[in-house]
Amino acid sequence: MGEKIVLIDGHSILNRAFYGLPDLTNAEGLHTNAVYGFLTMMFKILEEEKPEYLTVAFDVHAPTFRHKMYEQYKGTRKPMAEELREQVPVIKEVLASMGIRIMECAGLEADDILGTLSKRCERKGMEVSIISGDRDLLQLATEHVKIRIPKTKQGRTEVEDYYASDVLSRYQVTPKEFIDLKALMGDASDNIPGVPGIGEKTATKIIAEYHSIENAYANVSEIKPPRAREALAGHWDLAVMSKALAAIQAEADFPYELSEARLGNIFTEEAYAYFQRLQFKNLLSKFDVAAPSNKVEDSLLEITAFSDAERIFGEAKEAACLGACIFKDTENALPLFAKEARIGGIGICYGKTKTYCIRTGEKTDSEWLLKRLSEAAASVGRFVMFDIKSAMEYLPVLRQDNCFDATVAAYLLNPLKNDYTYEDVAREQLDLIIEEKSPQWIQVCYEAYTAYEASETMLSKLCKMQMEHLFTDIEMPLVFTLYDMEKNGVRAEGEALKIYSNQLGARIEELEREIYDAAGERFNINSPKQLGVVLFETLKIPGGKKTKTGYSTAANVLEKLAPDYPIINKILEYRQYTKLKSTYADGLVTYIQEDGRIHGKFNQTITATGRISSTEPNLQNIPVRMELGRLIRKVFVPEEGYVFLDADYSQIELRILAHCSGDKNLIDAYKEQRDIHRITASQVFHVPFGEVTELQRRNAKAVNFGIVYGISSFGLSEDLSIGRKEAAKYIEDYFHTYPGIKLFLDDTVKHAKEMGYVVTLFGRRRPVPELSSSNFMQRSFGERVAMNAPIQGTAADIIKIAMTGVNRRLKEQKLKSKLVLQVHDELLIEVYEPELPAVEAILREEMEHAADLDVPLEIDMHTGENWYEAK
DNA sequence: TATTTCACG
DNA sequence: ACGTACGTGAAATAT
Repeated sequence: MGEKIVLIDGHSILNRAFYGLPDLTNAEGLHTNAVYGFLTMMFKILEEEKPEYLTVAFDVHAPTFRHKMYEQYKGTRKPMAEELREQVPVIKEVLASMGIRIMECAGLEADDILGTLSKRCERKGMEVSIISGDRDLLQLATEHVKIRIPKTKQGRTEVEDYYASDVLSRYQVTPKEFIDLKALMGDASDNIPGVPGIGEKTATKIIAEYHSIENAYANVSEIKPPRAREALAGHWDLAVMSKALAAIQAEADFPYELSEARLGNIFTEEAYAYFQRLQFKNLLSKFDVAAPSNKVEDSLLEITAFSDAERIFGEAKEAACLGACIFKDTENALPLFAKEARIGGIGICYGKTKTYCIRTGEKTDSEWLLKRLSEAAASVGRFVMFDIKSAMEYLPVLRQDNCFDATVAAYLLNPLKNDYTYEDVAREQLDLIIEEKSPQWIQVCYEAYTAYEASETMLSKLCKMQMEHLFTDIEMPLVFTLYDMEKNGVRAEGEALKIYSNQLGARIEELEREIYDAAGERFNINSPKQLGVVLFETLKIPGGKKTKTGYSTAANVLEKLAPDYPIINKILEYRQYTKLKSTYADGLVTYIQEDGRIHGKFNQTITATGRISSTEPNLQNIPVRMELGRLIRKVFVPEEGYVFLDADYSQIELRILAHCSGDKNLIDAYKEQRDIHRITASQVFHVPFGEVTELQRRNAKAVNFGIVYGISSFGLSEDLSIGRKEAAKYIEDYFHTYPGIKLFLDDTVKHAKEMGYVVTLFGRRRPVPELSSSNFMQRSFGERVAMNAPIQGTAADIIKIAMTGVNRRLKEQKLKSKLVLQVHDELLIEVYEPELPAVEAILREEMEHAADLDVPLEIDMHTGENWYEAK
């Protein structure tokens, strides 16, 4: 095999990196995320390919011929974001410092440079790899030219490789025909208009058959879908222009000496200095040059001597702030009979140069370590950990007033992330990049160090963003409320669940047989794919398609066909039964522990709006709407001598909307009557309260829901199965009745567009980056989010206040009753019977007075021998 | 691992 | 012309 060259599409990869990575800046305030991502990607490719040559191509930012053509067609291109623009010269300088050949040429696009170079190299018998995010380059693929397209899938990047044969199998056209394909279907990201009305599918069909647009045009009269025929005939000029736009120039004339692209040692001293300035700490390790000592790393110590450990705890106790972490023992498996919590050791930090990892040992056993850590935690001014709720198992003495949960703080600063690891917090708050592969004790130290060091940073940010109260008085106390709830758990009767499961199983078998009979064949009913084929192909039920992978068999789609086809009803019933059996009956039993209770997790740092989420199992989606499913709730029971007390807020979100908007009409409505949907119907449709029909009430209710979700006529029309115009009329009438709401929602969206985020009554923030998207769908989504998040989030704030208040009073008064579940607007308490009147009073007071709004907060409260009865 | 479906507020 | 209601999690199948 010949020598190998890697060609990189500079702007394309820089662009991908910019949008794929969080916003990084160095100490000078220079944005660095795109440069960082580019280099990471480049290093990865170089390690994989080990090429002899490398060249990076850039566009020169003078308008080129191809773009001029297009600008004439459709105005201007979108300008580059400033944060990205400033990184372009930086990456060029960094590459230059590594001795990497950069190719740019006035009047030529990077595409043309790449095309020309790949042809020239291929002619010399070389293997070529082209790295780009742009599929346009697929036309360059051959047997020896590989197009590599990096894709960011859930955090890590994968590279899709295309030789000519891969293009053919993926797109059904050759690389050369790919140009014609683009000419027909267009490419929004590359500003190629294409032929209106022809999409990917039609274009593929046409090119696969005729191989070029010219040949297709010559035979235009026989092109199959008449729509496409007319489109091509009518917009031939557009197709020709699009082809010119899409075609990459492969025979451009510019000087290029291959020898200049030969890779030498790229890890030069000059590059090292650049990397330092840009603060790419974990990329520095790639340099052979001895790294100057890293300040933080020098302050980390692994402790083995008991005397050292004693001294450290002695010092720690006196500290103003203490960061800590506990790590599990991964080497010695925990014996089943172990009484003590077996841990591997702890990390502890109480000053910039005081970070230690203390392992469990003969004298420093788990019990001793945890005791000393607990003492230190109690006497210190601020005690910081990541995920305190999980640490409570080892440090049950922690008290909320001096605790700082770094995970929760990071969540409030940006609730959109998937997780809040100490590595991320170190990077984002401290500009400290932690090496992934360092020894465990170093990682432990870093976690403690980050907890210590980032708490101050995050607290000051929370103050600046006006979330100090939310953090200190709502979220931090909630950590302990949730811990109590998890520890309490909820009792569930395993035997009853098994009986229920068996009953469902029997009916499922019956239904299976009936469905196979009706279908005339056996198949997997749980497979939407197989089911779709059976329903719409074998049985030829008309109902059309949906989704990109095949037919939609969702319940709301099938229901519309139900009366005509008995099999549909059986399938829907089958679905219901199997769902109940697998997720609930069989699913829940596995979570019942030795004490007969389910100790699910309540997660505080998951949702974008501030709600709590429930997992392992999810106790917030136990069936209630259908009677059959609702029966499951009978297995949730209090222990002997106790009863359930359940309370839920009545329409808390609409009440919040009334308060926040200040709409007089809606506020008055809430002060008067109980049935808000009927009042709404009466006012919107101008009929007396008593004469509102059921249909009117149902429509008004749907509109009320829609308002809270961020209303759109499309969504409402889908929900009510009515026309879009009709839905729009409802909305218009609604806003006419409640003009304050319209003002409020418009204002909220406007504020969100200006500031980039929305806030709840209690200051919780949700960024809405979608609002600045150029994509209509994404932007509309952003607008709905902007309307919904303050309402849903405020409701979340309020019930968090209520549940912590309830829990606090139950504990203060040393009552035996305990909080066991939260379901967004509902709290369930297991009440010691003699305490019932007292607990009822507590629950009502805490829920109704959790917030002081312009409308009353009302609750519905019930007792019962199980959850079914109490709801 | 991603997609579809469906349970809840 | 575009193509969705807001927020979650679990199970099953398909890839």
